[in-house]
Amino acid sequence: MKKTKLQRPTGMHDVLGEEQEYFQKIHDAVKEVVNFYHFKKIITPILEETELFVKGTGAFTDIVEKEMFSLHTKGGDHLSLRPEGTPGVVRSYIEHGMKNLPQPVKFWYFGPFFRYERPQAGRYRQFHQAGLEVIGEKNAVVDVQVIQIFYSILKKLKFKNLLIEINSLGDSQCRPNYRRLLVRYLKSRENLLCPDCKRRLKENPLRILDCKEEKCQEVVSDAPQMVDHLCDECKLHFKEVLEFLDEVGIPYYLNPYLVRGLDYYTRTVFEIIEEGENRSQGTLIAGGRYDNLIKLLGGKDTPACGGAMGVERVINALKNKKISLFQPSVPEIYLAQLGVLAKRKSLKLLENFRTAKIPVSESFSKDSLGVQLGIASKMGVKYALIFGQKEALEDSIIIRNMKTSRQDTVKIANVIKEIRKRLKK
RNA sequence: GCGAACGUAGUGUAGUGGUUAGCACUAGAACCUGUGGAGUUCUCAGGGGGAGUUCGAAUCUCCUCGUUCGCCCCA
Repeated sequence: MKKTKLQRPTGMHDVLGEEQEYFQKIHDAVKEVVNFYHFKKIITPILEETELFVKGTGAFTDIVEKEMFSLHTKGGDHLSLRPEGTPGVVRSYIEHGMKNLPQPVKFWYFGPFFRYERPQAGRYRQFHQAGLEVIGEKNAVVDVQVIQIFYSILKKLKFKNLLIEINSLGDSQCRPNYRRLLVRYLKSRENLLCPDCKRRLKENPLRILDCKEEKCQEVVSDAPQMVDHLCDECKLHFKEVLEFLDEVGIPYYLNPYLVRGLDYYTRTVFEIIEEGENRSQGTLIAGGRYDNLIKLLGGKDTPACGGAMGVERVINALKNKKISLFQPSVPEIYLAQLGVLAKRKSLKLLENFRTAKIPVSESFSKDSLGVQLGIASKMGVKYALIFGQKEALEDSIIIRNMKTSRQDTVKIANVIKEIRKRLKK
């Protein structure tokens, strides 16, 4: 009787082979750009108190309401796998009294996140985000810098047609007013809305703004817009954001219907997508300002701004575009050994190559020279080193040019030098 | 949470209600223990799992699990 096969949990993936390369590439691109701007890397726990997300991300967001992996410990603590990064970073900021550091404090992170939802294109239960948080600065430059950094990262990854959508959601002053206004308007046309939006009208009226249904869009097109109802301060802030964006030459599209699903956003919200791509899967990066969150989580009233990149989404996009970020590194040297003595000495020799930073392949587990050369040939190396019983005794080694079949015997002490010389050509 | 399609070796696939379920590539083993992508031979699926229909199922039905895609929502 066969046992049920052990397999990975729904929506979770092993990162193997090519996928690894992409991960590495993205990580490196993020790291390089972000280092320039003096962001410090932060690693926060993957588990946090559930309450952190309930308060931070928002008790009424779908994420918290139905998408968290939660557990309680033997000691009775109620913990959840982090569904997003910002609350953890903010918690850390507060817990370590980072308000006493020079402000703003700038962090970046790269790691796994978890959301219990149905997997589909670009959505997994365990996924990775690369994120930025700038805490302690209210100036609009920061908003733009965050966008600029993400933009640069995607450029670095050779993305071409990027579209930045931006909007302002106002603050705790003006948003509630706007919301009332909007609800009043929508209520008057409720019967024109799709069933989903009828539900949203009660739960999350702002979301109706980005409904894809045609009839809803018609209703929305005459609806009051947030940008027209910002308070003076928010209006000024948003104006500055747009001015700065113009200044750095980043193309953007002011989308008055852009709303985000997390409760803590205030003022600036943005998304970076690939033009022409399906919107829902196409959001590569999203973020915004969250001026109320630090206080909400028990810190001082501190403005902050951040965003996060969906690593898997970026990878998918790269794959679709067939952007080649790396050429497979072809090993140039292969070490073939024959006989016990030679094999023993080969181990040491290989180390010499490693310290000399010359990549060398081998198959020490194979004993037949024919097989080894075959492998070498298959790998497409330029030179094979043939190290047999005779050579081991004489402290020499054969350098074989795989193309011309020319073989030179050199002293083993000189082999690295000889190889270097040949590789230069 | 809702909907659709799919699930045969490591990978990609073929096939019919019924004797040994094929093929390609890959991988491993053996032969040859000093010179080229090799060859030959061999090995690896009991058909995602479970139940049912049937004399008999991988092929039909149901359940379950999973994958993929869509809705919701989000990175």
